Amino acid sequence: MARAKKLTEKQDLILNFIEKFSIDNPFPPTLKEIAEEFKITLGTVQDHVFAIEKKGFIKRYPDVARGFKVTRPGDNKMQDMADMIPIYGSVAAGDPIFAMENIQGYVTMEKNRAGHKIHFALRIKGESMKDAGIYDGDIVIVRKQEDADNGDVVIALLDDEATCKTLKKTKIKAYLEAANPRYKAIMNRPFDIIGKVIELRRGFSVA
Amino acid sequence: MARAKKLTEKQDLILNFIEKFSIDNPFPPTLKEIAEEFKITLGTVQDHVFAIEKKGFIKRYPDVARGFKVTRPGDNKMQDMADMIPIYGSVAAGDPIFAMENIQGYVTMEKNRAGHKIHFALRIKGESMKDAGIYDGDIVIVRKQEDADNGDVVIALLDDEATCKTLKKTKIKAYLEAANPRYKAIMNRPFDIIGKVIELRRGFSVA
DNA sequence: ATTTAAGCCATATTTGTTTAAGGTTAATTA
DNA sequence: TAATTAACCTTAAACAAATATGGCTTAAAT
Repeated sequence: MARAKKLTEKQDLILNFIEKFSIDNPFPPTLKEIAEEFKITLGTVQDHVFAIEKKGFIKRYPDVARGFKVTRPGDNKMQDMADMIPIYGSVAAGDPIFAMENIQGYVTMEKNRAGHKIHFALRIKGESMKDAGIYDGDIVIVRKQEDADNGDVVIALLDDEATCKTLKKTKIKAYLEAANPRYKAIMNRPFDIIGKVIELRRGFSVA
Repeated sequence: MARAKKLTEKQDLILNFIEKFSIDNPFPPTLKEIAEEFKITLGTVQDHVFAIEKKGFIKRYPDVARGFKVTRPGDNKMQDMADMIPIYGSVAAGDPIFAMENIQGYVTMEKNRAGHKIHFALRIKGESMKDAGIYDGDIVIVRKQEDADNGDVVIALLDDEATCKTLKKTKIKAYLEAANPRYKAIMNRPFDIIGKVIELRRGFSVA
């Protein structure tokens, strides 16, 4: 993720190690553990760590064992980074979407991509978004919101049925468009937007 | 069935402190910090921590500073269900795929979809799998394995370059096929399979 | 009545970990 | 050319933290 080019190659390697170590273990590494990993001496690690800190990629706690804090995404606490969000099934007209009996499972997602409980997942049914690379059975992760921009892929409520479409906005009106020539755009029916698709997930059969 | 023994009130307080400290800081507390919090001595903390460990609520790393891991049985279900796996970038020929400097970030995935550290993610480059709904920039989650079945989407090493293709197997030979008519199948070059694609993820731009 | 466990204390020792202070070399930049 | 910077080194010292013993009190359990 194009970490600002400020770090040298070696510094970047070391930062990555600190990060990965902190994910694999419940605590950050010691300077010595870093030295061992890269087969360099303690003094050299001091130099690197100091440089990385000066450039703002980690925070150091003086005189504290394992006193690191990585200050960029991919941080320390896996727990703090992951959320479980419910997968809802496609709903038949009239049925409430967010009913608990409609929950098919859960998926994890990175926290902080937004605040709190504003995401859900929906299993796609049908081929209407095929040309946008969204297939039957795929799961989309949705951020709840009541409006969206022209061109956004949204989940809309149409006659009480949740459907995935592309939102089109002209100066005159807003309408929904399928990404499949076999479906025609929905021009003259009222609809409510319930969220914007921010991610697509597709499982492949696991042998 | 050795049901986890219950903690005493004091032990629970201490466990809670360790947990909270680990959330508020990028590392767990030291025994001394616990002692200070509860205004008790180091020796007493040793006793408590030993008891809590014996009852299975934390794991201790001997001779390791801040060497705690909270493993509350029962609680914390959500956290225990998620794993962070690294995203590797597409690699140029010759470069090692699993090098740390090639890590672009991390994604969460449900734990236990398999054992341990056998998954990684790869950012797809190119259009060769477009007809299978896998686009440039997509992320695939890969389970490491050295063979796969006919029809599986796999990551293969071709001339030291990681590539995403469909594996085809006939009675006579195995070969790789792109899902895009503009690419032709790779019939007569040796390749190694490094994993099978089990999930696809695509991010949509977030306003 | 004896044992056991929880909670507490104190002191000393060992090991882990960070910090300090000096240096070398090669490559880059002013 | 002189000055800087990255990357490496060694050694010593200071501090942080875990471990090892041993002992004390009270309440509950055998």
